[in-house]
Amino acid sequence: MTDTTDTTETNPAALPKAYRPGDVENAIAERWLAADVFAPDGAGSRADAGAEPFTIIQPPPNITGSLHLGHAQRAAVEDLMTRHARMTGKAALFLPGLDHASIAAQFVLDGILAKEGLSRQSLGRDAYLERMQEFVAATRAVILGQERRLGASLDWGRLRYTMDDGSAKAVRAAFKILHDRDLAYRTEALVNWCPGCRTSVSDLEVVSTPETGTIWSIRYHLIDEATGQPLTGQANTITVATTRPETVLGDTAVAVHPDDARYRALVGRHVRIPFVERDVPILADDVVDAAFGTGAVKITPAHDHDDHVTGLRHGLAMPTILDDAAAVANTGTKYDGLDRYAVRTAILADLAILGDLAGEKPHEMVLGRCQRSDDVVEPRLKTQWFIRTAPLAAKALAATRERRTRIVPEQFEKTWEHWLTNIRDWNVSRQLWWGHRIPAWYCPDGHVNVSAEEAGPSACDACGRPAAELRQDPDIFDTWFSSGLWPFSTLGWPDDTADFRRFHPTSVMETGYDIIFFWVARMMMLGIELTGVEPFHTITLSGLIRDPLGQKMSKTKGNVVDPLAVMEEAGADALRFSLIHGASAGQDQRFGPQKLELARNFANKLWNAARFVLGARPDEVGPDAPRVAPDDADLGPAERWIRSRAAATAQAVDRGLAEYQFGEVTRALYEGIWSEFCDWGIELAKVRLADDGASPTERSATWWTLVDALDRYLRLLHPVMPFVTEAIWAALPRRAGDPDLLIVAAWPDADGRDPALDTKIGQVIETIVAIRNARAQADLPAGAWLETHLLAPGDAFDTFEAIASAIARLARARPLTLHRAASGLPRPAGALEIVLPAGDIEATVLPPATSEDTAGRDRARLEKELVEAEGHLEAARARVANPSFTDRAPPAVVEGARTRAAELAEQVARLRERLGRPG
RNA sequence: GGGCGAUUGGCUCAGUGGUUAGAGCACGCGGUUCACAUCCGCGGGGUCACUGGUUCGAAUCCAGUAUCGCCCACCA
Repeated sequence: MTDTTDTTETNPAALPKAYRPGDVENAIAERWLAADVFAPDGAGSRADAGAEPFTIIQPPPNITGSLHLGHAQRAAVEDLMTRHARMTGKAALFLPGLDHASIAAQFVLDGILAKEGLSRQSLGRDAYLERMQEFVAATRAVILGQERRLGASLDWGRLRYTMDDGSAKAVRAAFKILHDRDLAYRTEALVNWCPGCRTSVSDLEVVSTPETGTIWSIRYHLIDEATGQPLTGQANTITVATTRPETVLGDTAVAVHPDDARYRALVGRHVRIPFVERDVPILADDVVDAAFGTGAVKITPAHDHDDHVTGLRHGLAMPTILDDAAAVANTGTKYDGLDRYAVRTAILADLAILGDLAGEKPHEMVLGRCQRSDDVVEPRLKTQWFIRTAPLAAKALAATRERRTRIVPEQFEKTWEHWLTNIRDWNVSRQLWWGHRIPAWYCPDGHVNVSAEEAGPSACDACGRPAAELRQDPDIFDTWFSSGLWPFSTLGWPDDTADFRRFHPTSVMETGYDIIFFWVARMMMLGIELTGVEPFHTITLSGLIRDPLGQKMSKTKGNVVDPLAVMEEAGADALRFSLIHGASAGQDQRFGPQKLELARNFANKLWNAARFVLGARPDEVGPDAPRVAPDDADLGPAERWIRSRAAATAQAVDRGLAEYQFGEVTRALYEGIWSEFCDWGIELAKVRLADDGASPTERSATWWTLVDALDRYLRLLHPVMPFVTEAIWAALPRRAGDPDLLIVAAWPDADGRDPALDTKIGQVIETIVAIRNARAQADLPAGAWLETHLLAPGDAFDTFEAIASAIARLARARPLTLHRAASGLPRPAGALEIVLPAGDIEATVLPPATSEDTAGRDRARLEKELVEAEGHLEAARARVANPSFTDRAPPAVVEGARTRAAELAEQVARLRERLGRPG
């Protein structure tokens, strides 16, 4: 390790003056890699073989592109949990991975090929797959580089890919098991066909889009039962309504409701379907809504879900009239070969010529479109593989209902329940090339062989025909099938590996709520069925990142933010902080430059605070002095306060982490580090550090207190902002037993050993703020040192006296005189009068020269304070005078209200007195 | 048609029964003292969407309404 941070170790004060995130982050990234600290069993790991495992499951990014802010958020949150677990001594495993993204990848590659004048079909399967391998080899490097840059502490040695050999083996094994248990079956069914992607897609990949279409009325002519010929004239027709006239060619029946008097006489008769000249029956079926349209429905069993069911019920023929490209085919009409929409237009025109187009009107309808290509999906009859989901879903539901797996936030449990309760079987066959081939082989006699062996079966199980005569299913699996095995396939399943035994079931699965069904539910269903145990204990679902206007980020909208550019500008730490800070469980968040700026400024603030602390080392502490815990006796009230506030922050951070409320974690840290440690802790400490009157041990104690607090804040912040904390920590003196790197240092405890909050410092702060306020309101020069008198009665006096010089400095009060009794407080005419709400504390500030102006402003301020205080007092008195409150509220609350009423009364009395109207 | 979520200062958001509802940004005033102008100090700004209920007490719990957003859903 020969990077720049090493030099700062021997010379703590040498943190560079300017905070440059890029430099810091590059240097630190190298140190982590060199130290091998990311792997739970790496050389630099603190966890031994007996350490409690903590495994986090991240959604492997699609290999097709580069990462966007949503990925960055995923990684930031997951890495936060990983780093925290690591610091608490667990064997933390954050496993990196990539998803081959079958359909998405093909969609992208097809687009690239189209620009070259090529196509999937023109290349052929082998050449196409070769091309795909080249493509993903390039994108792979980009994605992994982005994750590294972000500081994700992924165990790179365990990098996995859904198309690697391990995944392939898991896919085969999983399918074999499911088939053996009758949970995977092959059948002819109506599937969702995307003509653009030339494949079937699952129900989840069909997006319902409302559109205003047209509903046409078409007359079908009744057949003369005697002659077998169609009758002419409108009286001898039945009118059906349809939004898809082209499907006329596939009609095999007309249905009416059995109770519909209008059509009762027609049931059992036949009509002739035009163009195909097919005679089909009119039948009665309950599914028909007599009130809708004409009350008569054309039935196209091969191209409509309802009609398919109706067709099965009545044993109707199911002619398929669309080919893979959704062109009309096999109808024996002149329409064959034409696109479905061209046929629609032609048929409407031809029906009009025949005089059988009875009408048309606009119609609000819902069209299913392909999630990937946006093509209108066609229902089509296909023989494909399905996963029987009901039994799997039942087990997944049982796992969440019995709390073996917890969903955070809970609101998603309802969605989860609803979907898994109403789940339909999962069509896993895809007529694509990029993915795992379905391990099913068919023999000429129709026997189906499913094999987990890479080479397939050696002979047909049923009839013994040799392998050479068997034909493997040309289809591949839905990409989510392999993703669904991710938590355990990455750990070695189906083999009983050491990793699988140690890290499965996993601890936390984190992802965006948008893939709860696609991915999370499938992992649960498959995981429980295949491994016998739910694959994770906790599911945490995050919201989505939106642009500043609240719109979803998408490439087509052009509002996608590249995380690399953001990190270039503000640093990975700032990006991570802003993504986590803005998040609230399960809620979407808008991301804009302001949030990033907040985070960047915070990192800069921390950097400078650290520079101060390092540079403030008193001479009596040598540059290489071993870290010592300051003697409690040498601590002043400010030091005790600093320590207690750091402990309070640790508690708040622990609470936030335990509840997966990561936004609370960053809020606690921001507040604790900036508003408490920097604004008051350091400012109060400065005085004693520079005070020649303080003893060397006192000065040392103050400095070590700052170092301790800073050390604690750095540990607490490390999971959120790993780089800057690591860099600063490297410059701090180590405690005995500390490792070289913060990433493997111990998480700070937040137990009760730290002194409770010193409320007297709270009063000191309030006093300083009140004096500053009065001076600013009176428009006195901010920098002027003004004679100030402070009344601090009772036990507050000692505290005030102990840090009087700090008060003087922070309130620009010089000379500052403390008084124990009100009688001692001088109140010359024109002095600013300050009355604190509690503790009987008062102050007077003597301006250099009183003026009408100054006196008037001060009086106006007091008047305003009086009005406010009187208002509060009235409310407080009404409260404590209410017997139902005093009887029913908890005693502590009642006591607090009484104290408050008394304090307000006191404040009001004093303010009145200052204003010259006592009573 | 079901379900879920949101509605808090100009903007972005915290805050799930207990004193006087907070933060950052923006805004106004003032600051070049040796950590930081990516900063420091002070200030203005909110009937917590609406209505009703529960409660000693409601931004917070319940019911309803409105607006916005999301998810699920095979009526031609």
